[in-house]
Amino acid sequence: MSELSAQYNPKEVEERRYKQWEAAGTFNADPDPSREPYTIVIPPPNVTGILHIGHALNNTIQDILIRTKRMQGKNALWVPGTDHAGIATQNVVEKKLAKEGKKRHDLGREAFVKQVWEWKEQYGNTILRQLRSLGSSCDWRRTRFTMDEGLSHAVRKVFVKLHDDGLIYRGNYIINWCPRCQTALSDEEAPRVQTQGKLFHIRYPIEGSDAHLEVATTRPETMLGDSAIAVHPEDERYKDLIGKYAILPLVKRRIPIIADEDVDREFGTGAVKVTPAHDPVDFVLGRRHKLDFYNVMTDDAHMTAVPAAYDKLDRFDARSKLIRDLEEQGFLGAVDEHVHNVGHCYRCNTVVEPRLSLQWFVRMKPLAEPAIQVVKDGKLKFYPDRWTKVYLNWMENIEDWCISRQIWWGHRIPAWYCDKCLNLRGQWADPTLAGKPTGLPGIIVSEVQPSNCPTCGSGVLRQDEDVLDTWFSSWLWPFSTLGWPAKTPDLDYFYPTNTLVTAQEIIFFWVARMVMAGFYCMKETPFTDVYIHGTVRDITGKKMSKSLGNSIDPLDIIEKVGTDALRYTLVTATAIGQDVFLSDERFTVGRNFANKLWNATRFMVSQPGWQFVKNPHSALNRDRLSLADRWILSRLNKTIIRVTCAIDDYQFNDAANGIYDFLWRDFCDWYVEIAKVQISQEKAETTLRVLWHALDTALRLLHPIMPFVTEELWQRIGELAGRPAEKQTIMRAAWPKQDSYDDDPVAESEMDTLQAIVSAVRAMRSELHVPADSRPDLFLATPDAQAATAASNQESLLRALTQSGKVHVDAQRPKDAAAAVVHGIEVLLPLAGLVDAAKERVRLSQRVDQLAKQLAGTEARLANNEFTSKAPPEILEGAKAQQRELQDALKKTRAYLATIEAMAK
RNA sequence: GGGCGCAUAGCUCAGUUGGUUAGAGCGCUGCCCUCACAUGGCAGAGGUCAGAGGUUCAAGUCCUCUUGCGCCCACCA
Repeated sequence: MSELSAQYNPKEVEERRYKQWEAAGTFNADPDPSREPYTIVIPPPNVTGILHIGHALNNTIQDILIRTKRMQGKNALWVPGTDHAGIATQNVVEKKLAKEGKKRHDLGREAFVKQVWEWKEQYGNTILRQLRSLGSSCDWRRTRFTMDEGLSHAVRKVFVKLHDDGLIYRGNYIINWCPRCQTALSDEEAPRVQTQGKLFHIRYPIEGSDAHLEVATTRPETMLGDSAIAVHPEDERYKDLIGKYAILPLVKRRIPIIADEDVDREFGTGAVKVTPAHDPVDFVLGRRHKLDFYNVMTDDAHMTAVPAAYDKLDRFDARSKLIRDLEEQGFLGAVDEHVHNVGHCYRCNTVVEPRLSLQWFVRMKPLAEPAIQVVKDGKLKFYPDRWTKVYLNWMENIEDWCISRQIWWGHRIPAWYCDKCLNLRGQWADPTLAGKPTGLPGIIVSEVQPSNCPTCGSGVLRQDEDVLDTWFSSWLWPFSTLGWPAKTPDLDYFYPTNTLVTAQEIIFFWVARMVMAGFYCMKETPFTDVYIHGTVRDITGKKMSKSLGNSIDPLDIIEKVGTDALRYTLVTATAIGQDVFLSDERFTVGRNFANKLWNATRFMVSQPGWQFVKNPHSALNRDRLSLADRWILSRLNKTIIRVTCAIDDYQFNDAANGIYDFLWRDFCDWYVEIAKVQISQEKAETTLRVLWHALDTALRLLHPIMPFVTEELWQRIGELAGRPAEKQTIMRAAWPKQDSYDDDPVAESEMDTLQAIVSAVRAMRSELHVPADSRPDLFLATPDAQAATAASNQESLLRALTQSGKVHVDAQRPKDAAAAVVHGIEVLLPLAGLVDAAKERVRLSQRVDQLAKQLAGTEARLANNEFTSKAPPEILEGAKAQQRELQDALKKTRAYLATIEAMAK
């Protein structure tokens, strides 16, 4: 084993180990009634995706859970896959076409979709490869894609079921329209962004008078589609005008002045222009007051059906020109700066246009009911809990979901039209049709293509041109990936899944909708726990994103420091639900940790004498254990508990810290150093056993967080133990169990004293500049016989750890010595020739001051009757013990100070 | 307009139910290349826990308010 290099090389190990795992089928899980399942479905990354730091965090957490549960004996399944990401993917391919000077319409639908599939085959697996380099232990045999035949079938099935249940309808509504993507968007897909705009005041002349009515608008271009002006019915300023008509400037259309209670008297002028085809509020007004609907924009947001001067102008050019014209003609009033929230396309960031169009919707209220109840019943829990409120708030105020998209890449809506029958029904464009259920003659909704119109028998049917919102397939993911709608053994065994790990951004898009679909299709929650991790931000607090150029590329980090280091650092940075702030440098902590482990193992395996140790993994002979042996086992036991509980509670940072503290502080800093001494003292066999056991256990505890280095090292030490080859993967090793037999408070307390003595001596040597190569004798004095015995038992250890000559316990005290008092034990280093008395005097007097101050504090508390009468006994006892100890330490330290001062005279 | 989160060492952050002297990493200072590791070891400096009030024997931790940052939701055109 001496061939191990002094520095860990993660790259070689990680690539090799991952291949071995995957080839051996270690990630795979199949139904097994004898074992309990544990299931996670991956939030499917977009096929267009490349691994970013958010994926890295998200998937590291999932992998930690899966690996832990797998080691704990659960049948752990992690289902991977990708999302077809309708708009995003279409945009990518359209951009590619644009470089060739082509548009999708040049190709036609079929050829275009074919191109997208080709693109998907070529690039769509990039993200999955990258997830592998992250160490993700997914069952790759089960990789699914939202447009797989199986999942597409699930989509059609749900659509038809919703339709048959009266939960899907088609109608004319104002929806969010992205003029660039040229498609409808759901409300969630058009987030509002605070924008600095202008509020334009425009004067509308009143018919038959010289007066005018002033309205305020942020989108003056829509005035070309105005069909009324609305005021509040009780607004004194305008009461007389209600029922009269205004003349729409520039267009010269005669529009009524109407009264409606929804008008806010406080805002603007208190009079509002009504544009039913271009604003959701106005749309409602328009229907309520039976106004005309003027659609004045094309689908790419150019003006249409307007006076020639504005025809074909882009909406923003039209705005500028309108303002100029209004001003010239005296219709423009004040122009105020105005901050408002404007919807933007979540795919291309274009300002969305509220647009009246014919779309498909899902009625959400009925679906939301069980999804609300399950959370209120505590059967579905959010971690951290605060997201419960966010979820419920959205769920309880849910709006219908616009699911049709005017793009080509996606699941085509399984609805067919018989134009013959439809023509009898009139035009869909009639806004009064809005909200009417489908199921009208001439509309056939079906899982499979119908051959004839059931009403008239016509064989001429055309399928709806639109595709479904991407999330219409994602919301089925927890069961569609397991085979639904077929009743598969997988579905029966692995559903419902256990934990969903995701980011807050998609609680509404995805999490909430999955719960609804879970109940609708499976009558059961799709998962019981939702862990919401934080958003990864840079050190200035900005969200990391490619467009901001502030992102840390996880692949870059893997290249530089390795996957384990990346994972370790990500996890330590993520306190439950807190946002994660990262800088490049932080990853060196993870790298150093892996390297530390590597070297601790290197030390261990390089010890001679393993040939005498049979079965190091067999039970330890406890009679032979030294103080340090018992101590490290006790510490290990505590660490097992801490790490296990932390992972159970989704406190991954605490799990990481717990194992780090054990391995670095307890194991490397103390136990390994002590082991060197013990080995030299013919206690080699027991020491090697304890070393082996502690490291073996700790590696297993660390494995979910740092899978590669732990596998590598675990196998190395496994060779020492002659571990059977078939057990040679830590992935399937048993998760460490706590053993109360290892709890040893006596050893922990004695070790604590020993450590305090060692640190005190080192501190004295350091502060008093005792030369490194000198080995003065060490004197320990204590009135406590037990402590004295304990100290003498550790004589050789103390000598080695403190670089002392001889160690004298309760022997004659040296006349002139540097002194410290720890746990009631006087720790003395003779001054003769070594120590500068003046320095020691300063040091001691500082120490006296410090002790006196602490004592004063403790005594003040004890002098307080309220404290002594009300504090619980253990706290009171603690304070008293502290008082005694401080008094003792102070007395002894003062005595030495006096000695030194006497010497100085 | 509602709701949420954050504010602790120079920096980035832990601190789970209130309880002895508030921790870690990085950075900084001093000493050490000691035969696992300088990606390391030992020792050390550094904090009125954002501010004000309150509850309590006891508050970083609970309550109220204030300030500053960040986020989410909502049809003020």
